[in-house]
Formats: sequence, C-alpha cells, structure tokens
Amino acid sequence: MFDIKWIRANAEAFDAAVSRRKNVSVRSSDLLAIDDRRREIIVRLNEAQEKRNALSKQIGQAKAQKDEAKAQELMAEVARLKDFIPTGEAEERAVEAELRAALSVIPNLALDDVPQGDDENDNVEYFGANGTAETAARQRPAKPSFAFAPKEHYEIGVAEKDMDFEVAAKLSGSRFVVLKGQIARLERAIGQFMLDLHTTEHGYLEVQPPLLVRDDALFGTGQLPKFKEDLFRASINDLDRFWNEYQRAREEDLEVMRQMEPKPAGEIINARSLTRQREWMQKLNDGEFATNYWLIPTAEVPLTNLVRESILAEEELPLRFAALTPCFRSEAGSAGRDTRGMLRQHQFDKVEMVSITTAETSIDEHERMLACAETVLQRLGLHYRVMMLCTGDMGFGARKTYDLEVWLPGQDTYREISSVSVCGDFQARRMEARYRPSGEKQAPRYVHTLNGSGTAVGRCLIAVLENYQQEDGSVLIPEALQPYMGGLTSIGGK
RNA sequence: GGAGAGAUGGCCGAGUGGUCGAAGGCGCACGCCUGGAAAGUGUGUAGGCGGGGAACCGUCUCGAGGGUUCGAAUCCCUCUCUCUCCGCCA
Repeated sequence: MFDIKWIRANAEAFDAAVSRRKNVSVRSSDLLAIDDRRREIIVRLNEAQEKRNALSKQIGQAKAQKDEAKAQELMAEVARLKDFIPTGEAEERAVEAELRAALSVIPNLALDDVPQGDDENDNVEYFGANGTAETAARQRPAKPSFAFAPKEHYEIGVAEKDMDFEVAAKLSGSRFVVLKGQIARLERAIGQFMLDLHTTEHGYLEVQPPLLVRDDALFGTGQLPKFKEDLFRASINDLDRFWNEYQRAREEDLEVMRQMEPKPAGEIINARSLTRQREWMQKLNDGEFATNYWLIPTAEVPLTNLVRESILAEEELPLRFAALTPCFRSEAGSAGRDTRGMLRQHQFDKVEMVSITTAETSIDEHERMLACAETVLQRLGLHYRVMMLCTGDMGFGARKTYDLEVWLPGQDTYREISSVSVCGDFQARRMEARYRPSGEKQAPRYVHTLNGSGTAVGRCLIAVLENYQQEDGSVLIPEALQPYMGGLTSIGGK
C-alpha cells in the first residue's frame, strides 16, 4: 500500500511507474483528489473540535466554581457550534475509507531493473548480480541425459503404485493426491531436508505457524481484498446473531411502513420484504456474521505477519523465519491447466522463507535469499534456471521477483519451483510493521519484507522423480536426501 | 459449550464523568556527583493525522469500532483477545 504523501510529492514518478503494471488504470490525480477532500474536512473538523474542547474545559471550570449560570451560558454556546462535528466526523471516516480502499488495490511498483512485459514470455533469464551465463552454468547442476525416453512423474514405475489420484478424487475431488509408501516418505524427506538446510546453515528461525488466519493477516500480505477467489475460506456462521439482527431490522422496516400515509399495498410490502431478505442473505454469504478463517495460500502470510503492528529495534534486524507448511489454493483461474499429475494441486507442502529488514538492506537480502533457494536445488543436483519476472508477471506485492525453474525431463521443460520477492515497505504499511532506527530520537520507519519459497515440496518431489528416474521404473535418491530416507539409495527397484 | 473476571505508555500499575495523553514505580537516554564505578540526584522519555520554512500549534488514540454527553480511560452497544472455574476433547 502506498503513502499518499509520497504520491503527492512524487506524482509523476508514481504515474510513470504504476503504468508499467498490467491492468492498472489508477492515476495520481484521482488519488490526490480524494486526499484533497480528506485534508479539507480534517482542517474544518479540527477547528470545530478545538473550539468545542476549549469551551468544554471552561464549562468544567465554571462548574467547579459553582457558577451554574455561566456554565449554562457556555453550554448553549457549544450546542450552537457543535452541529457540524458529528457529520464532519462521519465525512472524515467516509473519505478516509474511500482513500484506503483506492490505495489498497494498487499493486506494488516494479524496481527500475525489472523488465517491461505482459506475461511469462517477457521474463528475462538471470545469472546473479554480477553473473554471466558461464558463471551461472559452473554453479548449477547440469541437465541430465537419458539413454531412454524419460517419463513424466506420474508415469514412472514407483509412482504408478504410490501416487494415487483415483482414491484422492474419491475423498476430495480433482487436484488432490494421496501419496503412499516410499513416495510419501520421499516427500517428507525433501521437506525435512530443506527446512534443516535453511535453519542450520542459512540462519532462519524455524516457525510452526497457524494454517488458518484472519482477514487482517491476508490484507497485510496483499492477498485481500483483491484475490479472494484464489483462497479457501473456512467460516462458521453465528446464526443466532444473524437472526437477532435480521429480526430487529425487519421490525424497524415494518414500523416504517406502518407509519406510511397512505398505507402501502400488500404487494409493495411483500416486494420490499423480499428485497430486504435478499440483502441479508448476501450479508450472511459475505461472512458478516461468521468467524472468518482463511486457509493460508502460502506460509508467507503467517510468517510476514509475525511482525505486524509492532515497532522493532533496528538491532533486531534482519529477522529471518522459515516454515514447512501445507498451502491451500483454489486455483480458480487455472481450469484445465496441468490437470495430469501433481504439478498443480489445491493442497501442497512448501518450505517458505521470510526476511524482515531495514530499507537499506532489502536489495542485498533479496540476492541472499535467492542464493538460499538455489542451494536447495544445487544440493539435490537438480538442473534449473533463474528468471527475473517482467512487470506483467509479477505478483501484487512485489517490487522484483526471481523465479527458480527446475528442469523436468519428462515434460522436457522448465517449471517454476520457487519464487523469491522483495516487497519494499508495501506489506509493512498494510500491517503497520515498523522499526526504530538506532541513534537518538529517530522516528519509526517501515520495515522491508521479503519472501521466497525454498522450495515447493510437491514440485521438488516431481523434479527428483523425473530427474533421477531409471529405465526400470526405479528412482535413485540424491545423496543429500539419503540420511532422511534411512540410507536408501533408490526406491521402487525390483 | 456453560459461569465469571479482565485488556491503561517499552514494562508494572493508579485512575469510575471535568484542568487526564494519563499519578507512581521499573526500564531507557542525557547530565550532576565520583579517581572510576555503584548508590544518590536532576532532566527527558508513545504513535497517527492536519497546519507551519521552522520553533511550534491543533486534533485523534487508554484492546478495536460505534454510541450517549457541553465534556468519556471512566457510562452504553458490538467485536477481538486474555485469564479463572466447570464440561467436552487430540
């Protein structure tokens, strides 16, 4: 979310930068017009409040001196000027909500080095801060070669038995999978390996967060209010409260109609009553009477919100959190995409990294976090490339994003396995997360937040299966995972 | 699920309609004292918004949001969270 004062001071820069993002038509002039109205009402309201407060204080003094006559006189004076205050307050609230609503749907601005583009075809391969294709190739595992035609993960011998989509469909429908036996263990091993790597070697604090969160947390990281349809909601309606308030509103409504002159016809009363019913059904459906929980689409949400509504000391930064959690996504906009196999699921495990930094260090932290994610694939011997996302392909809250794309020989293509983003103070503003710079009497500043997968466990499982498959349908276990597999060097052999 | 109690500054804690953004203590910062330190002592110590070049001024915030009142930390309503007892439960 943006600071309207910043937009006012940098209107041209804002317009230029915001126009780089896809599907955004907002202009600084629209926002500043709302802000002008907001400031105008604040000035008028403050003046009225100042007068009221001064006179009220005098009333208190007069009463303390038992000067009842003077008190009455002052009270009459306040009553006259007071008319404006309630409407002024309501107006201020309304215009502030309007400004907030307008600001909260504007995506973050891309950094200058982010390439301009419409979709994933305009992403640019990235070789590191000072890297080249050659230096990157030396660091990264080579593409494997096969003496046979490599299969997709769900066709490989070991997976045919233990990766069960049919039974998952019976339990939960499409886009779910049941893993069994050594495949299930392999997935667990991958998750443990990755989390251990980040906590023991990369300095991340292991966190076990809630998987159900409130609206506020999702607003903080930017999934709400704009991306409801990507989330699963778990709500419990309070029907008693709904019913009580509905009945009360209904009574008031009837009373109004009883007072009407002449009395409205029965059809009119019925029509109006139906309209009301519909409104209240909508309220119920919108979750107004529910305890609203959302299933996290990524552990970025709980991990980043760990610092919400707090003022940290600069010395505490950077904070680095990592978690291994299930993630839940409705995949509403992906009908028909990746329907075979377990590439795109409603539920999947992921190891997530989150860093909380100062404004000065977030760009360096971004490169560091990318390296942490890359280490996972390097240790597992998986070939990959890094893409810098173009403006059209970046997420809502990001200023710059790197995607790690792992090589899937069965699909003969690279597929996203990790996404590492720097968000600047965008999320921090939404969740009021600040730090106090060290030194004397410094005002609090917003922290910078970063998040990255390190990496998606389900997709990593696919990559291990496809890259280490053998002609007989067995799969070799990468050395780094063997300790987590009880020393096994392969699974699915005869 | 039932019954009850509560939420005040970085922390503890006083305050039940008037000069209270808030006593007192702890902590922290700076100074005095000291050869140096401790002890002692003095001063200062929230955030947002608006106005102003600035000093500063105004306004809002005592869990959150509404309301009553000339005036609310204090009264009323809703919500969130915490604690105690009972019940249920992995």
